[in-house]
Amino acid sequence: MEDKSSRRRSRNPSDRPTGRRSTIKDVAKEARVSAGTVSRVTSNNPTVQPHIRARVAAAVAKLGYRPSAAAQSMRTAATKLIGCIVSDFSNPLYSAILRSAEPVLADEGYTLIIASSDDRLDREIALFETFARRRVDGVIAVLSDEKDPALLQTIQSAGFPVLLMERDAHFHAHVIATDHAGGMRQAVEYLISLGHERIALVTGSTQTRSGRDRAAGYRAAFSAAGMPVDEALLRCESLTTAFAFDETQRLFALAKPPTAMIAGGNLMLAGVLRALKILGQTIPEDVSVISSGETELAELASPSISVVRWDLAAFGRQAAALMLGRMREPEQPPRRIVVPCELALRKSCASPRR
Amino acid sequence: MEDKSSRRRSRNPSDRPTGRRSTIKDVAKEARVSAGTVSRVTSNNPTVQPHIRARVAAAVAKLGYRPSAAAQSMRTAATKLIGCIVSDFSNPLYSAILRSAEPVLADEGYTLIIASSDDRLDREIALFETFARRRVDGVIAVLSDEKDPALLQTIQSAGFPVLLMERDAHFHAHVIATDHAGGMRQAVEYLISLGHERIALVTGSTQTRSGRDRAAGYRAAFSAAGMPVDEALLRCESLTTAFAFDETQRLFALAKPPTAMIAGGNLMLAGVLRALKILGQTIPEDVSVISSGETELAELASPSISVVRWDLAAFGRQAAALMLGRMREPEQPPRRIVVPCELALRKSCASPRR
DNA sequence: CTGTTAGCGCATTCAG
DNA sequence: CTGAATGCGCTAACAG
Repeated sequence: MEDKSSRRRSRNPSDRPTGRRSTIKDVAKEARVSAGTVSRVTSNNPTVQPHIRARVAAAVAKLGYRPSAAAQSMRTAATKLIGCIVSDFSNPLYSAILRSAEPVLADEGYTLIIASSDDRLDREIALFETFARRRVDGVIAVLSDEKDPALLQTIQSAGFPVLLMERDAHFHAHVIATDHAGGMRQAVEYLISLGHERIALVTGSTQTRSGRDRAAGYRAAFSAAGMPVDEALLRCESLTTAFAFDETQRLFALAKPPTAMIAGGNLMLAGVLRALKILGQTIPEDVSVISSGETELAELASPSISVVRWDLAAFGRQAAALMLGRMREPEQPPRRIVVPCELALRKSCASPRR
Repeated sequence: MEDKSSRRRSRNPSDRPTGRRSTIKDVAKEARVSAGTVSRVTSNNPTVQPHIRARVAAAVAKLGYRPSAAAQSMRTAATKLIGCIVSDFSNPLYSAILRSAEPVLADEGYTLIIASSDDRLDREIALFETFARRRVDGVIAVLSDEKDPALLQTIQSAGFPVLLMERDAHFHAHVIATDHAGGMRQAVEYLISLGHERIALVTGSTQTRSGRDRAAGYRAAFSAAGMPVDEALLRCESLTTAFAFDETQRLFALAKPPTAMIAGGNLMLAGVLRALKILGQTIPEDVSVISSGETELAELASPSISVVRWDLAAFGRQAAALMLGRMREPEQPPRRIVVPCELALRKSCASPRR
């Protein structure tokens, strides 16, 4: 025989009509107040009598009521969603930055939507479209192309504030970037001070700010030393491990190979080391190596690799702060933040052999 | 004198009343059809005359109309949002898995919300609450505690399908996990075959499936060899680099230190190597080392480190497929997928010294 | 095949 | 301080 009470409705906390979530009306009925009052309670509007508030809270708990974010955004025109676009979010550089941006944004009630573009323009455009449909409140992005018209047009028409990382903005947007020029210059000057003249740099395309800045820093160091740049040693095309691997091998096939190598991107050190291993080049006796971006590999390789590094956590936190500022005051003039670099010396550099 | 045409309304594509996004009604008016027809066009309903469809498409383009995802989910009760919870999104293990799950889900129109829990129960509960309010269609999670009642209660009441990674499910959920038991057993058997008896394992807590499985595999290998396990060499507490670093130092402070070490977690190898460096222990002469999880560090360290590895991309893809299956058929019985491991031998192991 | 109708769940007027 | 009424933008059901 069944328990009699089981026949009564609204007793068991989970007996709201199966499959149906409880709505603000259910709560209102349960608490014997109006929907408006429930809304005031859930949004912490202080103009509600304590005893009413308590009754509502009890009903909320009993029914397991959770306001629908969709319905809320519909009314308030804010989604509390931030879109993030990077080429590959499993790149430790980006995951670290977004990871430290996350809590800053979460504290203000924002949730992150994260997507990878594979550095493809069509994917980026599609992502901006998706984010536009989702009415995100803002987007943090690393663009593959700083001024493709179709992309720019999409961004403009999307209608939300954008924060660009490591890129120059060709439209109204805030920017946060690393001082790759300064970092690279330090690295090259150090190598020059050791006596190197043939210094190779493999890094990303100069179509993009980070590649451009690194190349500029490289040239600045040479020019300050009154030395000519051998263009054959500048390989600015891609930030991938594979590119670094290939180019390192090519560089050492040159009639006059480099005596020092700079990996201008966090993924590239692995490619350089792998190639050097195959080539039988010893660090630092045969070749000095500097990498851009701190990694466990750089720290724990033998010998440990000197790096140009910067504070990724601070980068992420500042990115978040910029985004918040921009969302609060959409009309504020574009801001540019540059995160400084330092050169951390380890065991991978020495004077070149005769 | 101004261009006369600028006075006409609805000419410039971006002249919809400033600040207001165009809605389905605007498009309907522009295309001289009803809102319903616009909806049919945007949702690719084939029952629309080609010429009408074209007119609507033109209006959509002209006004830059993008259907509001919020309004859509309000009607359809589907958000096409997948929530992801991991302890730390910047852990390469998780970012790699989610990264390969992403395109599979995106192909079906899903977008990922990614959040880190810092392995804190309260954060996990808060994230499930957030996801519930956002009405995500499903959640992929790595839980810090497999059976905390408050957490389980929250998950149950949240009302969306959950896919657990690397954990056992104490509720109705699909599970995907790595065969850490098998992998660890292979590793230990290999070390035993080299003559090792004192083999240390540092890994995560046995409160959690992955830690439990690794410990079980370790024991299984010893037991198969008819050898006793020295409990002092089993350190199952945390998956962090710091823990690995500390415990390695402690292990070598033992009266009878281990002759082989296994780092049971992808972050741990760095801690072990760092400690070994400080201790002046040489690999593999003084101590053999095996790590769980492929990393660049393992591959490029000197000597290169043997690892237990598995296919992270496949893991991610299968996770996505499981999630999709579960969302399509919410009532389907729980499924368990186990991803196999292999032992990749490199230069970090040798027979112990006398 | 297309227009009309009726909410989805909520926050915000406006009265009282 | 609280209740009732309204509409955010959209899709599905129903007529025509």
